[in-house]
Amino acid sequence: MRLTTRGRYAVTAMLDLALHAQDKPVSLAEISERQTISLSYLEQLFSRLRQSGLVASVRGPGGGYRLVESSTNIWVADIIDAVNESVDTTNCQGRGDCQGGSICLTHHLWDDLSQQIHNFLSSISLADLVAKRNVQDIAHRQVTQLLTLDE
Amino acid sequence: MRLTTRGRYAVTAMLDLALHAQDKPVSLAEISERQTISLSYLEQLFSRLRQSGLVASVRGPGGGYRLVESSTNIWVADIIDAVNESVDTTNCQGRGDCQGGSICLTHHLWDDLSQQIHNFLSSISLADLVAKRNVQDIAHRQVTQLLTLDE
DNA sequence: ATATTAGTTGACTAAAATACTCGGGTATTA
DNA sequence: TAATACCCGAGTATTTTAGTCAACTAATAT
Repeated sequence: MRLTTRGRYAVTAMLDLALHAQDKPVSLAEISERQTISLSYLEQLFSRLRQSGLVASVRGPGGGYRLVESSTNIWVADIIDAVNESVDTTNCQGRGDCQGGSICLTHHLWDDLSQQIHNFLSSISLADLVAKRNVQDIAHRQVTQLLTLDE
Repeated sequence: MRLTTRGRYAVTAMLDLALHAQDKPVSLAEISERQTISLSYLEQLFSRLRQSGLVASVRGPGGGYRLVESSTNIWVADIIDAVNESVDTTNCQGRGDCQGGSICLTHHLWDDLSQQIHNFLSSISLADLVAKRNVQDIAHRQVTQLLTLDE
């Protein structure tokens, strides 16, 4: 398993999108500024998110990205899958050929663990995260910080 | 979080030790053969396991390693900790300074996930794994395979 | 005593993955 | 037609992993 910056950034950016989704699309430049993630890196991530059908893009001035579905239907696990991070903890990608074609001594343990992690991340939607008080607080802080810097 | 070959090998090797622990210590050469893990790499792993107090060594001919405690008191999470793999999925090692000194938008999510994983791995002892039917089957296969090769 | 076994340690290295950057595109709108 | 913003592929520095190697020490059997 790897759960690294890539997956974390992807979820963070998608949550930012869900939080600031009004009538018009949200540009990567905005997300980059609010979440302090480099624009180039975001472009890379959103390329994958778009190919997975989680977001749609609008080009040209005033353009940006929007969620394809309601945030109640987007699960954290989907986002992590989309950016090619695996939640699988086996050494054999679940194939069961971890020890010279056969199964290794601890295969089932890692298989069970992978299942646990997947279940957990599949039980949380973007809407769930948006509804959390601490998330709202942090989002508020991020916006006011930027306003202060503008002055 | 990273759960890689290092942690998996460590748990596998410890399970092998628990399975073959009779009156005399188990040498790394035996574990290396049964689990197809390089001897040098095992030495590195057991150095950490010993420093963490999970195993004790017996030097000289007939020597090897033995578990310090009963396998009912050794948890998978302990083993992974011992070889310096972290089950923490936050970007900030739980410190909460993930976005320029403050907390990032998804910190609590990763914190919750880390807790889930830790709880799971802390609920499984080596003895639990030894008792599993599939583990016994695999261990049996590994031994008979080696006997066949000897002929 | 001495040879052998087996753990102990630290340095070193190849390969892979990550976390990016950069540069030039294309579509859309004002 | 200029500006905005997405699109995409190539490249790269850094880090981590996975593993090797060599020299050493302790214990035991002969």
